[in-house]
Amino acid sequence: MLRDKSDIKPTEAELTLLNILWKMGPATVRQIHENVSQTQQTGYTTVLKILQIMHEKALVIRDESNRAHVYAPANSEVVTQSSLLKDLVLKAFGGSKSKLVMRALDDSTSKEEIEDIRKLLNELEQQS
Amino acid sequence: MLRDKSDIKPTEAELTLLNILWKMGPATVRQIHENVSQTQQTGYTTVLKILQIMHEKALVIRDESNRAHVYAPANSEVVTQSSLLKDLVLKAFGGSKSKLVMRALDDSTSKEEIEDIRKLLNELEQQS
DNA sequence: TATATGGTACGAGTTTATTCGTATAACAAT
DNA sequence: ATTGTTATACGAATAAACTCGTACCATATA
Repeated sequence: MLRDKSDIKPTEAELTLLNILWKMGPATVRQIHENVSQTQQTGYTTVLKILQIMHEKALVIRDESNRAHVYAPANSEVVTQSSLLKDLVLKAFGGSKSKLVMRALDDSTSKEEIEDIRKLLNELEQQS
Repeated sequence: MLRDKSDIKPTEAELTLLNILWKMGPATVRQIHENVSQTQQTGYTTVLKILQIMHEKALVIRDESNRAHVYAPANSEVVTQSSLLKDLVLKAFGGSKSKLVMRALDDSTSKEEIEDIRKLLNELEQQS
């Protein structure tokens, strides 16, 4: 088993739709399809199908009280981002989170970003 | 097209084998299989096949001068990590690298890690 | 009521990833 | 030379992800 089956991380297509839902808030298939169509060429029923699969996987919840179901993310953007990061740390950084952080920081990092991260480090240190 | 086809990011199985190669250095299929077998149950020819596919994709190079081919990563661990990070930043952090970094840093970060990252921030600031 | 419109469900085709069995070649040792 | 061991190559089966056509149901409106 070279593939890891333990967790339920969204696939690429699913992540694309989650990003739209986080941005838009709860939305119908039509609204989501219109939004995704702005940047990508894809069919209405394709988006519908993926949302149905996401519903089975519990990646989204949906309100079926109206004819056009209204979809919403099951988890917040923050929770999902953390989960994806944890996965990447495990699979590509030998489990070391700080190794990942230090790899992410390179010479393209702006002064503002550096200052923001410094502030966060200070806050973290206060807590412990 | 909800899936991104632009770049050549290693699949999970491929990343598993790359991790072994980075750790071991150049190795034969048998050596790699023995290593992966320590933690995962998988067949010899499965490992062979994946390495052959990785060779087609240019994720590894191989020395065919001996009967047992010797495989080595085509790219360094650092380059691959950076590429995976870039991909994740794009797909889950709206392109914002510092957002990713700040999400990675949470209360589980140790004092040592915080200090290491501070040092790196200082170095980065000197350069620019 | 009949018809157009717009919604979900669902089956099936396509592609990519993973897995492994089998054929076959190379080499070593009898 | 024959036999056993250990390689690679390759085809095919399976699974997951993605895509879309078609059927069929709701509702609005002529």
